[in-house]
Amino acid sequence: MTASSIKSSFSNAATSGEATGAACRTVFPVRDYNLAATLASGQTFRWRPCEGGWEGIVGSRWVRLRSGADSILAETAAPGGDWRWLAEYLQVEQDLAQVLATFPEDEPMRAAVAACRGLRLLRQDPWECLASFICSSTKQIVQIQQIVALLCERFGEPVRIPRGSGAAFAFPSVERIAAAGEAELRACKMGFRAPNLCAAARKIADGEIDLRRLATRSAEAARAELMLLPGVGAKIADCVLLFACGFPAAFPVDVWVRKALRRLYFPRRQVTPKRLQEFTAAHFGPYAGYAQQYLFHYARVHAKLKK
DNA sequence: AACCAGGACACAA
DNA sequence: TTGTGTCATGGT
Repeated sequence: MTASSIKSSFSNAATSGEATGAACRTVFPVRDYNLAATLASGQTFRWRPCEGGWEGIVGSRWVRLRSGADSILAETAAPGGDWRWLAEYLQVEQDLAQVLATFPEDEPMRAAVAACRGLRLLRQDPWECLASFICSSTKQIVQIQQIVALLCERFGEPVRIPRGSGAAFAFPSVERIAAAGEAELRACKMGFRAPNLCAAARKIADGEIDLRRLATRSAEAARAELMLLPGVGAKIADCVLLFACGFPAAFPVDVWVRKALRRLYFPRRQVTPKRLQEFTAAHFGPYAGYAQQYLFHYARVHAKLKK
């Protein structure tokens, strides 16, 4: 499907949602899209399950998503006919089969893909992604979700919600976080990560780094620039490149992916970090980041890999 | 009750 | 280059 057909087919689809109170809804035709796995796979932290679907905030909009047969049903609280922002966020135009075809043909990769059909990568807002992952270090996903929720409740602007829903807030702006004190941030249970988030927000607010420009640069340059921010090392920089800046070859290696790589590709062999880095850079191809997400999921759901 | 979590960093060897 | 301690907090 082309970008222009997306625009036209989704821009006229708005109807009223009497039953749910949602003001606006549409349908995205998609194939091989595992919504639950995608929204709960640790790349984003603001979605929570509701009856038969998921509720979350994208930018400054409340959204409810539901899986249909070869489709995703979407509802928002605010009227408006243009759905490109959500099509972009969900990456509904991404042909997953084309991505999977670039993966190496080895047994570990086959097993990881088979374990989670339809797992996708989203295209997130760079600041929300960066800030969330600054808070993520040595935290479990449920804790990251709680930290991000507290940040939004305390510093985010309220967003329009459908009747019957609880209050919802946008992710706080760079300026609002930059203005917050370290103590206020610590109160969101982020511990030693608070000064990093605070200082990173100030650098961005001061214009030292332009997050929106990262996508226009080379992956190497964007990565180096991200790593100038306090609390941002190779792993978190790669997360932002992959989840927000559109660099599908970025390959964040966290404890789970490291376990999976060692266990699946280097059984009973000592592998130095450098060697592992060289392997991932050479082995997984132009969509290595997608491969990484499958390995991450695979490692987390298969107890044999947990060790 | 220990152990660990989508790490980064300074520092030693 | 690779290893180690430290940082806060809470889940399992």
